[in-house]
Parts: sequence; C-alpha cells; structure tokens
Amino acid sequence: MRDAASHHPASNFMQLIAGQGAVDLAQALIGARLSLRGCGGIIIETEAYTAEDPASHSHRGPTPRNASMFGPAGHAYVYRSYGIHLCLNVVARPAEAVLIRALTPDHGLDAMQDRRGDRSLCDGPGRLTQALDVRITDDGAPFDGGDLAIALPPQPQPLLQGPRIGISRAQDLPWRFGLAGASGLSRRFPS
DNA sequence: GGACCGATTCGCT
DNA sequence: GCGAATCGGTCCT
Repeated sequence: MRDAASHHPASNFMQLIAGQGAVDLAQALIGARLSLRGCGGIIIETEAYTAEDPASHSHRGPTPRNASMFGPAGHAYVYRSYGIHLCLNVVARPAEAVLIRALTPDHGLDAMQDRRGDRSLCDGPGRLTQALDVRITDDGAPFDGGDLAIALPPQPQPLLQGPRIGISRAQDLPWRFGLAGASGLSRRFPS
C-alpha cells in the first residue's frame, strides 16, 4: 500500500479531475485516499454512472434529491438508499458521478469501529458511509481538503473491471472497478 | 392519495 | 439463499 506522501495533495483534487467523465474518474479514483473529518482509507472499489445511463439517478433529469449530481465536479452526491443507508458519490461532470463502494480503512479506525461495532468497516457503500459518518448534510459539499478530501495516487493502479452491483437496468455495462489484489471488496469480480 | 421500487445490509435458515 | 427494515421519488389514478 502506498503512503500518504506518494499521493497528490488533496487540495489539488478538484483541478486534477476537471473535465473527466465518470467512467474515467471511477478508474482514476482506485488507489486514492478518501478522508472525511479525520476518518478514511484507500478507495478499492467504485462504479460509474453517466448521463445517458438508464441505471443512473440523473437519467430522468434533475430533482431535489439528485440536484448535486448536476452540480460542479469534485463535489459529493449523497443520497439515502432503501430508506436506511446513505451512499457517497463523487460528481465527475454534470449528470455523471462515481459511487464509492469500498475502502481499505487506514486512519480514524477507532471512530469507525465505534460506529460499526465488531463488523466489517468499509466493504460496501452503506457500510463505509456509516463507518466514516457521512451525513445527508454532506450532500453537495466539495472534496476540497476541508471536511471532505481526496488525494489521487501518483500513477494508475492495476484494475479489476466488471458489471455494476444491485441495478436492474443497463446490467451489461462493465462500469464497476476494483483494485487488483485488494481484500475487502464488497463482492468478487467475475473472472 | 396510493402503489411500487430501489446504486443495501443484516440476521436467520 | 431469503426476507425484513424503512422512506423518498416517481408514476400512476
């Protein structure tokens, strides 16, 4: 695993991703360090959702719920899933976002364990938002190095690729990405 | 106003 | 493997 010094500074994240689509950003985020108010880890699993994508919340146009997905790049899109969990996305460009599905936790472990108990911390989109204490009020907040920060890895990481999880439409699109060799993925990738 | 459905997780069988 | 928990959005009537 890479150490913090080898990542790009978190303050540069929003400029570094300028103009990228969600499919590119989903791959670029593998190996990045995500931090939220002092807790976080290395992103090991993502999914891309785009404007023309029938599985994307943005597909039917803006609503109060998905408004931040149509906002500027590098901001968070946080929504409630199944009435119970929150899911955390990074907006790529308007109407496109990347769902963060799993992390390898590497700082703030005590606080995460307080919130998750004696269970896996970050190997699923709802689990990691609980571990990191993502709140619905984080919807629309920038990943600018304040409460929310992302530091990209210095070079592309070895990737796994496969179909997205838990969707009923566009199931053929291979827009789920993982860090090759990582443990703690939310599910295995098909071989 | 009402039915249906999730970008999920957990506990039980 | 299966069903419950839980609620806002969306698409009807």
